[in-house]
Amino acid sequence: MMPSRYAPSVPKHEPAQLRLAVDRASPVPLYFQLARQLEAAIEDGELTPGSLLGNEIELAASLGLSRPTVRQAIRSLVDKGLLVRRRGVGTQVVHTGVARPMELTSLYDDLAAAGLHPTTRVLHNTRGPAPAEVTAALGLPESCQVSVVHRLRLTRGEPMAYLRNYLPSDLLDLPTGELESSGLYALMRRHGITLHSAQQTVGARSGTAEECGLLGEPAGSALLTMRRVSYDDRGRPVEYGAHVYRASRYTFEFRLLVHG
Amino acid sequence: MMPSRYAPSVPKHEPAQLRLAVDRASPVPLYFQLARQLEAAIEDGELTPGSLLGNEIELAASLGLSRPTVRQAIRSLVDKGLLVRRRGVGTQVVHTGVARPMELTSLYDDLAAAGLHPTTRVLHNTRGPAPAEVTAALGLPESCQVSVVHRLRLTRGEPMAYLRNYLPSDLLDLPTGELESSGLYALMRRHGITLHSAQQTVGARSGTAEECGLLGEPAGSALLTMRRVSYDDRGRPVEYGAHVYRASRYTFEFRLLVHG
DNA sequence: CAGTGGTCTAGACCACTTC
DNA sequence: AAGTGGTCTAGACCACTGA
Repeated sequence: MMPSRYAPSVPKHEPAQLRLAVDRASPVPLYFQLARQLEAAIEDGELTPGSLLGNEIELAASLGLSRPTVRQAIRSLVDKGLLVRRRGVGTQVVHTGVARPMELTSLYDDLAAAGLHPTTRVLHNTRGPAPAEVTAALGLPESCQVSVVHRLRLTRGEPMAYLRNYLPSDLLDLPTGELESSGLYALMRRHGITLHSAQQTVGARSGTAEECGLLGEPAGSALLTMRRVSYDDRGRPVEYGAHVYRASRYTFEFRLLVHG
Repeated sequence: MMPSRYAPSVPKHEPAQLRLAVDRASPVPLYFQLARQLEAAIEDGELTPGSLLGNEIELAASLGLSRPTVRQAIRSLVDKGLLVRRRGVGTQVVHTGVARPMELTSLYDDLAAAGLHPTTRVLHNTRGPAPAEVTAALGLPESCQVSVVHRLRLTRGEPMAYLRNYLPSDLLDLPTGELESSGLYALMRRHGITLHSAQQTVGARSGTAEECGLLGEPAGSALLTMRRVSYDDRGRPVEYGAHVYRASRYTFEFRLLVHG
């Protein structure tokens, strides 16, 4: 039997109605404009977790874009972990309250972003022969000169981390003043070094008397350790760091995506 | 003046000569076949760090593929950090001896892959009300039933980690026998749960008497801690883990890529 | 079965780098 | 100026999902 009313049927999961539009006059790539708008819609809650995005073909048509361009936008958000695509089903907003993936950032920037007003005390800033641990990590010849920087990072006047960095000495100068007013990575960026990747090792151990003293922890406290080798966009190793953090005040958070 | 010899000029960075070929009869996607061959060439040293890959157009022509397909293969390797692309320059193999990015794997699989013959002792395997810490992490209603598993992970008979896991109790059964013969993630995968992402927090602290006793460490030793919430491909939280590792025997290693 | 994303093609124009 | 990757288009066919 036909129903007596002609109420329009509503799909179970109505694709969200969004005000999406791209500006073809803008120098910003179209796929990037779209990705940014979708990301904003997710963060603002206009696209609720679990909701379907509507299929790529229609989305492309409604925006006046080609399907590959729309796919490029969606792919970038899938890579970020904001969306999930399943063949035969559609594209959904991930249910999770999404946390940002761990990025290759400096501790200084992380703390500043969290509103913790980081400050830095430079304890050492010299050049000298590289320890074997450093030449091995950076792939430098033995008995090579490196810049050595020891810093204490504080938030609200409280010690947070003791940072020891080693850089090839011909790479750039490290004025103590600039090291205290910003982070090491910001300084490197200003000198045209663009970081590309880093290899990190995180562990724990009891602090030495010196470390605990600097950090204001009781002797022998458990500390969080991190060693990092950073590489620039040409793949050259540009920095080795061996850092200790007050475990009572600091943890590493990050998000992992399955390597699909 | 013209040179008197007609020796053919050789580009500075001759694109590496590789035996690449795709099999169009294979069900494996063409871009994936190409990516795998390039990756193998890099690992085998046929493509040396810094060498140029040759431009996409020629590569596509020589393989009988379209340019977008070749780009998709190259992009997947750029995402893995094996290649770097620079406009106006070309595609280069990264100089770094590449380490694998940290993946969402189980400790069991990691240890097995390293040939360390992991074994597991299940200390607890029950269902009960979830602690507040767990309901909050998994987004479950309060006073909800969860499966609780406590395990001791050993390699060569030596304790390595003490693992506490909590799972929504309606998700699957956790037979003690299976937990001892494989990892938790393998067990979940066999039950159709496909992991998609995880949020992790890594820290350090002194171990409790119980923890140090189980791990065979002196009382009060520094331990490495990790909390993890895992999500499946629908974005549902499926597992919470609170683990402690012997810091003297275990570290986390991972690779970070700049979010370009 | 209809609808979805996954893969693939053969072009095009542009921006950037290097010489 | 020449060569590179970056972006974009308008189609096509296939594999998988779910009703």
